[in-house]
Amino acid sequence: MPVHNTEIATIFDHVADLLEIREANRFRVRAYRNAARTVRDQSRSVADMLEDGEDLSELPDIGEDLAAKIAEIVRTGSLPFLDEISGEVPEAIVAATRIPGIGPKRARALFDALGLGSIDDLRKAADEGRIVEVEGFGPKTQAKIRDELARGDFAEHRIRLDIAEDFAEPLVEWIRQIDGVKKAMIAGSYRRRKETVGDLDILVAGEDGAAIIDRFTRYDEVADIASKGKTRSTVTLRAGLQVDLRVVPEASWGAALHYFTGSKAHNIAGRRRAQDRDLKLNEYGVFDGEKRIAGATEEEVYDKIGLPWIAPALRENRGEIEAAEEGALPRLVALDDIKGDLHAHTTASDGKNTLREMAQAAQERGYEYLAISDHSKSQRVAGGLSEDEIEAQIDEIDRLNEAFDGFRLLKSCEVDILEDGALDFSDALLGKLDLVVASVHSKFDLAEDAQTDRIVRAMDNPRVSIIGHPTGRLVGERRPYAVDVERLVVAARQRGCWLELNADPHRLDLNDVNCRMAKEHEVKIAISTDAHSTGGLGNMRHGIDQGRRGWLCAADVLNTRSWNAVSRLLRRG
DNA sequence: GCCGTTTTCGGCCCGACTGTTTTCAGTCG
Repeated sequence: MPVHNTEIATIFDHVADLLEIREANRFRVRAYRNAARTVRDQSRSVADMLEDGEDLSELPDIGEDLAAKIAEIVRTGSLPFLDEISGEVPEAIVAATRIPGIGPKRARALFDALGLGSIDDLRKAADEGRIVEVEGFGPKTQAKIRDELARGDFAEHRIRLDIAEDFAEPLVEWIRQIDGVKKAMIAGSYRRRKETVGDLDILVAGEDGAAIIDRFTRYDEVADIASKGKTRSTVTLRAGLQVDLRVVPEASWGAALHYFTGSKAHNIAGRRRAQDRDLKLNEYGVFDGEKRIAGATEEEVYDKIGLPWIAPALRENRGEIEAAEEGALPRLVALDDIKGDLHAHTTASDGKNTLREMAQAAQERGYEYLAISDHSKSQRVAGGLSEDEIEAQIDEIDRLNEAFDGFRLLKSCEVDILEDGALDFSDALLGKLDLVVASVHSKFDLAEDAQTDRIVRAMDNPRVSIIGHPTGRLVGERRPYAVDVERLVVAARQRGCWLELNADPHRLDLNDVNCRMAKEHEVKIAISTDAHSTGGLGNMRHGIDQGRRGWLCAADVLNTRSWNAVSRLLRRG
């Protein structure tokens, strides 16, 4: 059973949690967290890297010790060191640190002082008013613990970016109207266009922070005010979304935007660079001693630490700083580069609009082409088409195309990959299409080898152009089916087949890390909306956001090309 | 536990806010 990067990272994070509670050296704790991050962010499986004889200690933040521990995990599936220390710290203390405002020190203090053994014990202690008896704890903390435990679920919940937009955009517009607000912008993972956000980080330029924050906390949808100071405030909206507001003087706008956009790892790397240059970087600017030498714009902040401006989508400390240093930052793909959409449905299967309506909507977007890829016959619940119905659709597309000027509908289908890797339509029919998208819609529970073999077998069919939503995951709802994405990428490269980045914000499949892996293997990506309505074509921007996070340039994306160029790339041996 | 053209020890990002305290530790981002 291959050990996945995420399993190794989870073990290291767990070690860090436990060490922190045991009050181990905080830099040692950080080392485990950094290592977890490094492993999680690798586009390749570190188990495979080990097998290939690579030296893991060459990875950032992985030294001799942690490389050996990774090898141990890969070999045995577990880490004895974790078992050793987990025996000494009750899991309940780790769980208690997830209560906002309770960290490792205070959780440990509570459990020790009151002799607690479980979260239930903690709940009882809070209900019975025993928390206040512990030194350093008062009535507010006790009430907070009671409230949080009563609500039950204090696991981190992130919401999809497109949903966050519905709350964020009206809120930031409203903030811009507040007296004294000169600029307002949403930073954080929202600005980095991560597929989900845990909270909203809003930055404001203005002088009278206290007044602005006071007004902010009286926004209509604010349900709870967690903190409220002169420069920052944290509230929770009725919808459960946490919002952090930060107010800075205009002269610090760029430095604050940089700081508040993150990621944390990118910021830390930037501050180290500042230190190396005997400068200090914080949210107010870049400082040489007491003197601020930059801060108004992000460009000048980066310039003072010896770097060109870096696009927010790349700020994850996944090599963007090194790339910037070498002048090798990618010119990321943009929405304007897109010339067409290679995956869409109509009323013929489970779409909401007709061929003609979809074609018109695509033309209004300025596209040169739109591929109609309705479902195949096995997809009964999604109104999959029979071979005869596809034949009829081919004729109708031919007729419609005669009337178009500078635009064409492409004959396609989203053919099901059956359990054994065979396709749901005959080769003869598939041969009549301009392109074929092949997707998995059933048997998600196959073992990894079987699932991967299945998809590779589908790629063996030279009529298959693109694998649709290659991992089947639904953001926040359904984990990817067990599949070795690297094997898919390599197989696609060998066969001249390409992979989809499904732009539907529920899917965003491939994810950012996998997109980057595909790019590194020179496998082109089709950013496709899988639109089931004319409005669905508008999801292209979400795919672009995700592709940018995966370092994709226009050249890495199939549908930044005219149809002639795309069709040449789709032609297989 | 990691890291290094100030290397094999002594550093390790920086600041705001809260609750509990009387000057600050803990937590958070």
